[in-house]
Amino acid sequence: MPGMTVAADLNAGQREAVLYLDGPCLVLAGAGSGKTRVITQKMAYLLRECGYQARHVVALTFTNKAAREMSERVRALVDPKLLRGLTAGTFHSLGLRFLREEHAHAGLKRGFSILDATDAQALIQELLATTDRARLRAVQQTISLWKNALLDPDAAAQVAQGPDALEAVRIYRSYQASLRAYQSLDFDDLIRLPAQLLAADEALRARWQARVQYLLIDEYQDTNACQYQLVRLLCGDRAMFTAVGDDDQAIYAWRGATTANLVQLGRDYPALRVIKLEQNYRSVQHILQAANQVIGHNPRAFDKRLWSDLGAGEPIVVMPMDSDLLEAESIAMRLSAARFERQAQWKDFAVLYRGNHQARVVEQALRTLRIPYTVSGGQSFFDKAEIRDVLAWLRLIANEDEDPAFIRAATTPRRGIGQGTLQALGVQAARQGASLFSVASTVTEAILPAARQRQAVQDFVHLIAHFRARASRRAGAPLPLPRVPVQADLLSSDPDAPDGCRLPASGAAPIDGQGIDDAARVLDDLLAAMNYEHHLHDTLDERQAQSRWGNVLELIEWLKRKAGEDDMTLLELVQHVALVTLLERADDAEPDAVKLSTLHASKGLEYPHVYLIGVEEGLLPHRGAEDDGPPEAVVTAQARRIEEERRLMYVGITRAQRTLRISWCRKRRRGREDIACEPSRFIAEMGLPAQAPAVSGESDPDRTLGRLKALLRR
DNA sequence: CGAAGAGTAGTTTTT
DNA sequence: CTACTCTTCG
Repeated sequence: MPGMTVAADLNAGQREAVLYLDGPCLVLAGAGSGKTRVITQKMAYLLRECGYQARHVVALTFTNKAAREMSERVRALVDPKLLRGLTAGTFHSLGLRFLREEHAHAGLKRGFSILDATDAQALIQELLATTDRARLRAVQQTISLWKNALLDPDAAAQVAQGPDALEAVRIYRSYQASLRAYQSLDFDDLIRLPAQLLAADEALRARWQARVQYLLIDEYQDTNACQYQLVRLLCGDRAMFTAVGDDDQAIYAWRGATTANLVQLGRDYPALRVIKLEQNYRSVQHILQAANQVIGHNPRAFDKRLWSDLGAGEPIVVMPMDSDLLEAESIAMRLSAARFERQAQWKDFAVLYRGNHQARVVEQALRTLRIPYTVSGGQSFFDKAEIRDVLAWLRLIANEDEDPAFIRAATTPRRGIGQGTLQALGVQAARQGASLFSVASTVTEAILPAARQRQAVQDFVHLIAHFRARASRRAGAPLPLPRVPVQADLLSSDPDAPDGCRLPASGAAPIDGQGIDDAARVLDDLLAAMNYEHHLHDTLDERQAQSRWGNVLELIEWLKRKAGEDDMTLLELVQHVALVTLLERADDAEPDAVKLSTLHASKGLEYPHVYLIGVEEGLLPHRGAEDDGPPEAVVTAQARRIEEERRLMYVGITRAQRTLRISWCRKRRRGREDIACEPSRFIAEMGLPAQAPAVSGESDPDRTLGRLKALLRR
């Protein structure tokens, strides 16, 4: 019986969190205390027993993967019929959905684009006219932080101090102007803009508040000012929401997130009910003890003490290593041995580290021993050059004003359009205040004297126009339907848009079915017209060309599947792709492989056996730049950074269910030379009893090396 | 215009 | 050590 299963096997705190519906609710859920369970059970409770319709329930997460997991778990609990129209997605995807429907309010055309971090960086680089990588990153980050703090360029100018900050303001201004000209948004805009529009427009707010009747927010400690505003505006005075978070796991301050939002929630909603979950169902006591010890060194707004009844477990092992190379080799061997000894599977093991680059050495060692592994948090599938090449074409088709896409698509593969041509087009575009594409489509002899260049440009424009016509037949062109209040809904994949902006039921049907086939055909023809496979074989050796072409085909297959599944148009698809990371496709096959992951990417996951590597001063905690920021703020800023690093350590420790091995290196190769390292202060903070001498010789470098070499010879 | 070569800089975490 | 950028040559 439905009524029996909800909350049946929950502990007291979890049950209270699920059943509490009298007002706003904050669940402080320690690591491994079942927070996802609370959220999914609460969704089930709302839908099955409280009469909430799915389209009125919105659940927000920070990653696509978390959103997917949430949907899956709810699907297992609730009759699919009751789930139609449910929103379970990231903040960014909700923002995108909002803007798709309300684009007119934002002064955007329907086919606006989204620039990912790489595109945005390229744009800023152009505006900054520098090759200084560090400066570039600094400016991009500064602008992003301003945006997330809801500061426009004028407001930023008020707070900016020093020449660097003033220059950043200048860049911010022209960056925004460029985005507007390209009819493009960056990631931050996807949240900032909806928040701004909702704050400014009462009717809009009322409409969305009627739509969002219950809001659930996961990882609440990672919200920034912007996201908090959005939450407040969506909830309104009714304040029906549940926020779940853990201030000890806040590791995104560098992205503008602030745990102050946890405290602020109590001030903004005095009726807030706070529920703590302190029983851990994940880890043995040795591990929890160490975690509690470490995090105890941080000042905390909410004191929690995790406990578990899973038994003491094995002690944590701390291993000094002579170098990062030996560390990797030792772990590879240790993994082989442990898998055998414990009769475990590869996927029961994870190697966690602070920075992506640390994965390289480990990968090498695992490959040598033929240990299967997967890396998460590294370069995204969508960051690969070949993928970006193809997507540039799609983006240009969706939004011809997006100059970055124009530049990339026009020049790859090579089709006679080079620097000179682009520059001439660019000069003219700047003069007219028009996009490159619009200049290109009306190109004259005055702009491009050489007939060959003109021809190349015209050919390209025709190609794009051809595909645009085909792709937008369903996407944008008026259908023979009665006008509907909000046109964007023709594009919506949500069959249960709120009343008032929904298609007449009779109107939605005709485009079904047909769309699948068309999107697929357009994609195939586009790929052929690009001549991309030929281009790959031309510029690369056979091996690389094969592998890249494989990636392209995978992308195309994925797009086709997506177009079919969600009945999306090509244009929607292209927008959607900008938000999807490699996490989304990691589920295709869950192979039996060791997991390599950054600490950040490991949040929310758990493994029976965890290796936490590179636990050294300078790496974890990572050495921060002591010389930036106003002097008087440095001391506190520095302390905050250490606290965040400590939470990162805490997150790492609490990923482990049964065993945890921590290692640090006496020296580490960095660039061209070795640098000496010391163990992280966090190791001492764990308060472990003196270590027994290491077993089976893996701390003895000579023996380790000898064994490895013996293995390699075979 | 584009491809091949030499030189140079780079390492935090991500939606 | 590698990946990318800038330069030079065809």
